[in-house]
Amino acid sequence: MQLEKMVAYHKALADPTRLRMLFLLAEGELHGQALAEKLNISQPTVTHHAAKLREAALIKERRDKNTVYFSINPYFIEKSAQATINFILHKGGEERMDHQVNESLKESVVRNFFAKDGRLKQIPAQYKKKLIALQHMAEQLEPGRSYSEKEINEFIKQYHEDFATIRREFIMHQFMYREDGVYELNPREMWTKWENVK
Amino acid sequence: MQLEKMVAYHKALADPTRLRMLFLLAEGELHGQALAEKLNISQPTVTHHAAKLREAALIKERRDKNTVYFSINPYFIEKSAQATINFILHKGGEERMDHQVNESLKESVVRNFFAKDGRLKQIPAQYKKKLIALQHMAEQLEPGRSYSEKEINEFIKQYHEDFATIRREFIMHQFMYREDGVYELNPREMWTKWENVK
DNA sequence: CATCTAATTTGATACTAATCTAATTATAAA
DNA sequence: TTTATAATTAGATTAGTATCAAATTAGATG
Repeated sequence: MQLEKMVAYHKALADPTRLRMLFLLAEGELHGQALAEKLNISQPTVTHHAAKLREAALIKERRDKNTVYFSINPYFIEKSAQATINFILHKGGEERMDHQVNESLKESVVRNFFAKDGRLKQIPAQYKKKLIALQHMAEQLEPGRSYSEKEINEFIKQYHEDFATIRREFIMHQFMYREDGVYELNPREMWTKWENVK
Repeated sequence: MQLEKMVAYHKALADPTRLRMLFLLAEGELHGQALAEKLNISQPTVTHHAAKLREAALIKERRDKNTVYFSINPYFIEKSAQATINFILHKGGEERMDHQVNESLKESVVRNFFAKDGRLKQIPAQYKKKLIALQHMAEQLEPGRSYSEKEINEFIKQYHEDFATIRREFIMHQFMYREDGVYELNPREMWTKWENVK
C-alpha cells in the first residue's frame, strides 16, 4: 500500500462520527436514514461520511429499490491497520507465513471440491471454503472485460449447474460488479478474502 | 481506549509527513534538524508534527545538551492499531488469550530469576525476560511519588547490587522519568511492554 | 404521468490543520 | 556575560473538512 492510500485510510478513521458509524455497521447493515437517526446527523452528512469510508474501501453498499444499505468490510479494516504497522515498522515477513498456511488450505479446497475436469463438484457449505471456491473461479475471468449476464451464466456453467446462486455470490462477495445488466470483475483488492475469515 | 483517543491516534497517522517521519524513526533515533532536512520541511514544522505524535504516544523524546532526539514507540503503534480493530469489530477475546500466555511467562520469570526473599538473583540476558524483571520491580514503586536518586538506589538495592545498571534500564525502557535529578514512575501505559516483544 | 421516498449534490459556513517566517526560549560553550 | 546552536512558540496564510438546508436526482408505485 502506498503512502497516499495509507493516509486516506487513517483520515477515514480520524473522525468520531465515522468511527461510530463503523461501530454500528459492525452489528449489521443499515440504510442511510437509520444511520442518520442513530448518529443524530442529517442524511447528507451520512452520504458525505459514507463516501469517505467507501473511498478507503472500509464499507460496502448495496441498493434495494431506492434504499441503500451500508455494511462494513472487515477484511479491509484489519488489513489496512496491519499494512500501516508493517510500513512504519519496516516489517515484511509475518504476513507471508499466514499466506503460506492459507495457500495450502486453498490447494486442499481446490483438490477436494473441484473434479479433475475442473468442474465444481459441490458448493462448499463452510463459509471460508465457499469463498475459496468462488475466488478460484473468479480468477479465470478477464479483468477489465465487460460480460453480459448470458456470458456470465455460460462461464459459470462450465463449473456448476446452479449459475444463479454462484452469480449472486459473485456479486455479494464483491468479486464482481453489476451495472445495467453488465458484469465486470472487481479489482482483486476488493474481493472478499477468505484469508482472514475465521 | 475511548473514542476521542482513537480519533487522535488516527489523526496522528492521517498525514503523509508524519507517516514518513515515523518511517524514518523506525530506523533509529534522529534529532530535529536531521528530520527537517530528510523530510524537507522547516524545523518548526518538525516540532509541530512531533507534538501530534507525542500526544498520541507514538514517539518518545530524549534531550542531550540542546539537541532533542526522537524515537518511535513501536508498542503503542501496534497496540493502537489493534485497539481500533477491536473497537470497531466488537472484539474483546483474542487479546486476552495472548495475555494469559504472557501471564504464565511472567510467573516463570519471577519464579526463576527472583529468590524466595524477593531479591533478583541475576539480571536476565534475554530482552523479553529482562523487561519482565524490570516491570516486576517497577510495580513496587508508588505512582505519583517523587524519588530522589538516593531513594531510587536504595530501592533497587533491595533487589540487586547493580543499582546503576537497573536505574538506567528503568529510564531507558520508560518505566521511570527523570527530571532535575528527581525520579518518578511513568504511567503504566507508557511502560515498554514485554507482551508484544518477540 | 404524477407522486412518493430515499439518496445525493450544491453551496454556504464555521472550524481545523499544515506550513512558513519571525521572534523567543533553552542549554551549553567561550 | 556574551555568543552560538537547537528547539519552540506566535502569528499569518492557505487548504481542507464537517455540517446543514435547499435543490436535485434515482427509483418505484399508483
